[in-house]
Amino acid sequence: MEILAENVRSQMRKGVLEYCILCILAKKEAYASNIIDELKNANMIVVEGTLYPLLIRQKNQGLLSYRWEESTQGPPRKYYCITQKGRDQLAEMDSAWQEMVNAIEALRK
Amino acid sequence: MEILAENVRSQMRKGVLEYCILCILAKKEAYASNIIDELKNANMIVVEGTLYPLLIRQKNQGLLSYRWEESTQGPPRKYYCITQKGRDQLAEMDSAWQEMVNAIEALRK
DNA sequence: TTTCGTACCTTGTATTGCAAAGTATTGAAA
DNA sequence: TTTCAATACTTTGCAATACAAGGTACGAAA
Repeated sequence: MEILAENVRSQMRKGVLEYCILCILAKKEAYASNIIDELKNANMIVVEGTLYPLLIRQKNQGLLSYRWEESTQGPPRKYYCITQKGRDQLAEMDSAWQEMVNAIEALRK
Repeated sequence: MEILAENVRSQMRKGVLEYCILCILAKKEAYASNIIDELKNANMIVVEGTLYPLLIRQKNQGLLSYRWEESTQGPPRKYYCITQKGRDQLAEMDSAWQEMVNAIEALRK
């Protein structure tokens, strides 16, 4: 992938990543590496330096909570799960996303 | 619309506005007010201070060109139109956008 | 001349995603 | 025991974005 094209994708991702994280955690709790893998599967690659501050931000907003869990291998993991407030926000984002998809479709036709 | 919801939408727009502008100019040339009106119709509100720097940036990248046209009322208008390079970029963005729509759909199901 | 409406442009700010580097814990190899 | 690699979490500095707010320029009407 050329640099230009990658930049286009990177810019488009802005603001959508929060939505993606809530989508993932709405299905089941997960820790950072799980989330990165899920995003990778969906071709929405992010790196740790992007994800961690985002998780912290969403936790501070009350959208997520977390618990520590020991790992059989390596240090303990911070498992995040979505709160009720997070689910409310997710519903809001569903609607915002759908609106944007419709808007683009209207412009593109 | 509450402030929070508006902020969600604003963040999601990041990186998509360039795409919208190319979509609009791919159909016909237009000057800033035309473009703002079209975006407003699609519920993708932007203000002048957002649009002008964006048009200038895209022009400097060779994606757009413009010509001056006298107006019967008020100062002359800068009519922008898309270049071949702009159409190439638009195709790139179509693909990037579709990828993102698919990615979200995969995460959301 | 002054005022109003239209159009274009610039500056400063908050927020975002990212690269890069750092800290900490664990278990296994030397 | 000590060292090392793997895993996980965190922080810092940077470039890019959208926006609010203000400024400049032109022409027509009062």
